[in-house]
Amino acid sequence: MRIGELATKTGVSVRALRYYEEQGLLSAARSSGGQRHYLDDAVDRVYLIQMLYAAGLSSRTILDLLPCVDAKVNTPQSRAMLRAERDRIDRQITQLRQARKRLDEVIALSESPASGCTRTDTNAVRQRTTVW
Amino acid sequence: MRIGELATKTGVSVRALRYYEEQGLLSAARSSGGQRHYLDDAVDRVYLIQMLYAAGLSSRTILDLLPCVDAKVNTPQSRAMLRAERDRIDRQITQLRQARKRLDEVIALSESPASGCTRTDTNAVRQRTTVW
DNA sequence: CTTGTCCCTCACATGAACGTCAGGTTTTAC
DNA sequence: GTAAAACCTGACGTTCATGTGAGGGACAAG
Repeated sequence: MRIGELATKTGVSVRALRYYEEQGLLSAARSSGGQRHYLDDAVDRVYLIQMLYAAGLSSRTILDLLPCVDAKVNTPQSRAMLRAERDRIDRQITQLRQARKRLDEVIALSESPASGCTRTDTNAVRQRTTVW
Repeated sequence: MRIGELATKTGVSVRALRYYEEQGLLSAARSSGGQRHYLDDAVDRVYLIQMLYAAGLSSRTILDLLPCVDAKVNTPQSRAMLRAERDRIDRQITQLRQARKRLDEVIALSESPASGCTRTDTNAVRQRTTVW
């Protein structure tokens, strides 16, 4: 599989895939002409990388974690790192939950009949069209 | 309260506070000499801003949300935006949970006795000191 | 053998939320 | 009234994961 196909399959840009390789996160064989060729499992690897990026990990951290995921490294240090990242994600979830709660409160207030939403609606929409 | 005190109280840098003002998120009165003066409730406002930043919202989005939080704007559009952001946070939490689950699996594997962790430990630590 | 499509390597650009330094003013404390 | 501390406005620097050409090979189809 060449880079364009991998990009299509994963929904990740070609540029991003090259960047992953540059960061040491994704390896590829090269054809005689220098073009990258990937195995089928590269798709899953890309998904994993994306998942970890989405979890707020940096390239560097992912680079450190991947050997553990591949079960190639298993030391007290690596296990501590895994737990540290997991705890970071935990804290991030807690923060997100707080923010969601805050938004829910605002939503509840804005949707309660007492906030006079209907009257506010029609007026505000007419008067502030450009804002929204 | 001047900017330095607000920075100390909130743990946010002076530069960040000026940035918030530049983005329209935080307002301040000015002394005759041009220095910013904040009311006590600015502390809570800064905490709120930080919370929303932590939830992954951009300055622009926060700028749009704040009037709703302050209950100054309440239109169908604004309520839709609130719900949209809430749902975005929801999806982000889901993603984070997936990533955490994945890490937990790796952790479980690396800590299971079957992975031969003790032998791997001592060897790996001695052989790969520079890596870690 | 050519054409079109895909791919290559630089290498500079981008956006967000600040950090940091310069050069100058204001406020506070003695 | 003077010096230190805090503050002001630019304005350029930083980090990260890409976007975006430029200029030039690689490869399948006809």
